[in-house]
Amino acid sequence: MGMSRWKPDAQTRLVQAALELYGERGFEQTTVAEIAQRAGLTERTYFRHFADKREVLFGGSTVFEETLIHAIANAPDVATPIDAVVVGLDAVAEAMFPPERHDYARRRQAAIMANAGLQEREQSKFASLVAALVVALGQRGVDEPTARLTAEVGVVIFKVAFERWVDGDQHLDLSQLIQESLRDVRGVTAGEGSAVGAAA
Amino acid sequence: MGMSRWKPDAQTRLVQAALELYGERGFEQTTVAEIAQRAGLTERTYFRHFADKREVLFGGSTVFEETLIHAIANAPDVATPIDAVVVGLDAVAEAMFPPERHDYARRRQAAIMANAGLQEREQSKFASLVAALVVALGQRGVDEPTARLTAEVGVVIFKVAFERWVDGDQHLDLSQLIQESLRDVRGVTAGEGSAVGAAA
DNA sequence: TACGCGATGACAGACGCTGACATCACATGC
DNA sequence: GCATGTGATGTCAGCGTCTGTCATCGCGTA
Repeated sequence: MGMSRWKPDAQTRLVQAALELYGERGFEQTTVAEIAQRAGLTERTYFRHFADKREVLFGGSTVFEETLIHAIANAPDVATPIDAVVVGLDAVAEAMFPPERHDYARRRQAAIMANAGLQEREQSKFASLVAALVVALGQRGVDEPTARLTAEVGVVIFKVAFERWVDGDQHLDLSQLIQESLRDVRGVTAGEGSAVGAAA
Repeated sequence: MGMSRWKPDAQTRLVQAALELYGERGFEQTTVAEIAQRAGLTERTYFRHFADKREVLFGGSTVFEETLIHAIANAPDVATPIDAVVVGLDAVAEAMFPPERHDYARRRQAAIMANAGLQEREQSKFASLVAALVVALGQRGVDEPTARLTAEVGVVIFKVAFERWVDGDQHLDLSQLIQESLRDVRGVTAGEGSAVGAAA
């Protein structure tokens, strides 16, 4: 029977409350105290779960990173660096961004796109991802300069694919969009003196 | 004698003071009030010159952007998108990062690398650069997806080259490092139908 | 001489974030 | 059972960031 002293899933409630309020009034017009109150908690407790006002929208980033790194470590030895990264991105797409999550992702992205500070944090997460990718590639024996550039390109591929996924219909498959994004990047950098290829 | 009511170059003094203090005590251990005081001003006046505590280290970003966009608009019509971007980056390198500035760049970069919040802002500036590049490439007739990816890759090229320039000896030429970085990126994405494909 | 402008100062206040200490259901060991 | 410890939360005080508002006053201009 024992109603526990506190309702469970405080963290989840905070995320939910924040997403609602950011959607209703916008990020800047929302105070942390309000988020906490809607979640049935106090401001102080909010800061025990999240480092700052922005971080509440980026809780999944560590799972993202771990999934990616793990998949890259297990990629076939014969895979080129960029292909290994894409394998990892596919694993993330499957594990974290199934069709059911499309709507949540849309609301979250809408909040981020409406505020410069949140975009800043998102950029920061991508940069952290690059750093993790460099380590993962290094463990595959990839030399540092190649690892760095492969990591950066890999993140670009994901950014573009994710953007298309969020903006598009929910039936689109993120893994497939990642493949398309990879092809596009190859097209961009292919030319020795490549003839532009203005076509879409 | 016309001692003006205020000393000139308030903005420059604020940047100088901030760079000194961030170097001496670190970013977080420095208050805006202290920066303003060292510059002979008040905290309120600091915020009239810079939007927030971080922005004092990123004043050059608009000049950077304008120089880049202008050079791209004037690049030869036959240049591929990525080559046009590199032409722009060379223009920036020449205009904003001559050898004399190497030491300033080093101190600034040291401050940024020592604080997550400042790195966040730097990432944000690069993202803004991507957006500007997309517009500039669009005006050259480049289609959107290609423009986006070219812009992202172009920024990666600059990031890597700039990093090498800052970390290296001052006699290194940034333009030259940009060319090397471009070659490296082409190497990374070169693979055509490279095997693997283990992906789902 | 009067007037407006522009850069700055002074002050109050909201909000983000942190440290320190108190509370109390629950688990654990005796 | 009973004492004790633990973990998540609440409460309170306080610093620092950032903004709105009004006052100051040298300078250019009519």
